[in-house]
Amino acid sequence: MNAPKVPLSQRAMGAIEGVPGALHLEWLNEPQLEAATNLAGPMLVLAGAGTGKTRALISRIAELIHKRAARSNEILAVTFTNKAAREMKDRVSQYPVNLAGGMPWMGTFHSICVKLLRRHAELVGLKSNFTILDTDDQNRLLKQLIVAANIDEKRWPARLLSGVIDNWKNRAWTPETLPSSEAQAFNGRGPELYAQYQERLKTLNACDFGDLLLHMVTIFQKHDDILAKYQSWFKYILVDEYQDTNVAQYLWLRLLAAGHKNLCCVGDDDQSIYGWRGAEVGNILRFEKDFSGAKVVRLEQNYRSTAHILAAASGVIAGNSDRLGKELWTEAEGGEKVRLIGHWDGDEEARWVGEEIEAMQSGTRGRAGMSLDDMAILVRASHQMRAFEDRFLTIGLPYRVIGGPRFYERLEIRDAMAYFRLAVSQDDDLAFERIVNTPRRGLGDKAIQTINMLARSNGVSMVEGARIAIETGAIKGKGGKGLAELVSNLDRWAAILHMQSLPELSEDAVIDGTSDLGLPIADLPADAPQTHIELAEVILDESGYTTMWLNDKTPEAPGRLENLKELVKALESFENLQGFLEHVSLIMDNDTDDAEQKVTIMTLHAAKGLEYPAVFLPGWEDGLFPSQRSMDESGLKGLEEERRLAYVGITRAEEVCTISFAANRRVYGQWQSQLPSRFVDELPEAHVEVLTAPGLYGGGYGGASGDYGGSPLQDRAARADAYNSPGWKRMQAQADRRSKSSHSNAKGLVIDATAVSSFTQGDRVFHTKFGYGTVMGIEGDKLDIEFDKAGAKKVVAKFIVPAAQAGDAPF
DNA sequence: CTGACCTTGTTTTTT
DNA sequence: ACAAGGTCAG
Repeated sequence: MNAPKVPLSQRAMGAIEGVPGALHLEWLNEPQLEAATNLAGPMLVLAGAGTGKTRALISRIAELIHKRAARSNEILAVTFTNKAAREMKDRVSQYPVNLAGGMPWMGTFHSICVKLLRRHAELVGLKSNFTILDTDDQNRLLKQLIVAANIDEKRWPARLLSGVIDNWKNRAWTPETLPSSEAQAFNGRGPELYAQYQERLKTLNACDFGDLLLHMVTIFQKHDDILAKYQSWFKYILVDEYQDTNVAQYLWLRLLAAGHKNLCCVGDDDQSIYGWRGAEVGNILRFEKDFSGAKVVRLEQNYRSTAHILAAASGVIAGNSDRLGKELWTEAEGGEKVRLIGHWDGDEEARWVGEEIEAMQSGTRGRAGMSLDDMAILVRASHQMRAFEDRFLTIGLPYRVIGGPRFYERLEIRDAMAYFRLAVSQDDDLAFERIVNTPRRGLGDKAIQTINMLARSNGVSMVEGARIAIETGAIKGKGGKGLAELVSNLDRWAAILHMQSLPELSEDAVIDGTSDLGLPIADLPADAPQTHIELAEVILDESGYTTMWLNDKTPEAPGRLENLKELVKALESFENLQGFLEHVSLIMDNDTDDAEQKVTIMTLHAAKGLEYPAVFLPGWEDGLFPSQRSMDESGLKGLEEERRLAYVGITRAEEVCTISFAANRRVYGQWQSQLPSRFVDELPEAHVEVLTAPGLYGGGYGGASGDYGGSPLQDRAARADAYNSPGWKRMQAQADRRSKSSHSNAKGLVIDATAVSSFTQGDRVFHTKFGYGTVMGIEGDKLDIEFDKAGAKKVVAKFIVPAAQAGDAPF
């Protein structure tokens, strides 16, 4: 096979990158050109994976500026991720167009809405310095409301309610406009709690993610003058990843574009993978109806992948109904088929991938060596990453995880941020509750309740409530002392912050002994921190927070201190604390562009929009991918979204795409036998090559599994390539039957009567990996078995044979 | 009020 | 398997 020496994408289009010149419109293909140059009126660009939609989009922006259709800052370009926005900004500023009119508005829906909402916050009962809550704050707030409403929080957890409310907000339903069909939500208490929640947010001067859009839609709907202003300001609107818009975003766009209708939406219905988050593929399907006379352009020439990869992806996605229908094609020839390999278990899969990556890196097998940066492992669920991380750590293979536990979601970072938030605004009750007893100040539930009561009955914030508690002696002793110290610290930090932000007022303030916020500054030290960075250090120091971790003996303490240092360092790129806090609430990604070459591990969702020469797609097993939960919750619709996810995964690959699955995997700490994903069956055979992992199954490894209790021979048999094994076709036939019948079965669980009926509780059985055992229980098509050596496992019945057949000695 | 122990749910996916 | 939350003794 002739692996191309230059990645396909570069062969076909890369020249553009290097050559400065005019607008490069001549480098666009016919439909791309159409998308970039038909400037007026509504346009829908249906762009398949790897067809150069970003190029078309950027060229369109350049063309708008070049043709003086609008000043550059009258163009609005909306993306879904910060990464996409950043990339767009970079590429636009590299284009040789006159940006004297200012940068176009480019950002995510959310970041653009924050900008707008800060200007008009009072119209929805907020101050312009409102804070943005993250999901954790949101849940804690909801929990308080649930408990206050006398609802059993165990049965009706805050997470559930937050999901319900998010959904409503995605549909642009306010408590006032909530349709009666929703009355029964959350045990009938949803609507009332939603209203309470929104009220509470107002008093906290805060909003959640959904509010950013919802409030702007509300403002646009209720204030014609404001809407008109923005309608005439934003002369051209472009939207990337349009298939991911939810109803609120759709309304927002429709309102803004209602006047001139210069709305260009780029999307791919086959890559809609955020339905669970409220995205409506319907938005893309109804575009032509809503904007009559819309031009529709299809980008179908793929510049990214080999023909085999493209064909495999097309074969899989063909299983979906309700597609707008595109036929991707490529001029590329040759290339490797999609590679498929079965493994015994997840650990072995990780081991094989590790070795394969090393092999690709050193460039054996007639293929040129590849950089680790050119390889990615794309998983369905983040817990799959662990096996790879473990394995790569042991063999010393450098990797980076994208979208793992996010930096700003870490405990210590959130604590530190809570302190910063309180320095900025003492009204932030959620932040106060978070740190009031961190580090320990002897303030438990009871003290917090007292403070809360005092705050409520006086209609003030909790910090004020704490003040009252100290003055009235409601909280005394150790806790009282700690609380008094905290409050005076908060005051001092606020005063310092205030002096930093308003230096011109500080003289007056010094004269009458208070800042104009009425905060005492008399005891400010002469060497008060001059910058927000110093202030941040002082806060972490004086609060005792740093000390707390210094004294902590747990193994993760040093790492946490590191993270705190990193947090302070991150402040350097911001002018002040406020700006930083806003950044953090919106930019939740932690891209680390380090120089070292590394393999990338990430979820399929995170991979959308990216491409790699070599892509590994592990864990293609029914229940894991497609995810059982997705199918249970959304049935066929869920399955189709999973299939789109598979399509996204395959189309990330430029040259080599390797799909794998394992027969056994640990789920919730228990071994479970797995069946290959139904998507494996959907791969067109002509474009798939089945691998057998030479050198791994052969000599040398037989002993590694000796402790499973199976004979070496049986072990070898189990390790033989599952795809070519005699049982494969039969297994596939069974899997097919399962998947077909499970569509009508809400649980997706089908009882394989023949398999199960042959066992009853107490039977002695044999399994190739776990050896002999006794059946303890039967659940659907799975058996609970207590294995003699391997302990309790859940195993699909078809992998079990009666012990007598395997030659088990009777007891 | 704190810390040790036990129970429980968790593994989709993210602005 | 593991983390987060709850329970209970000091």
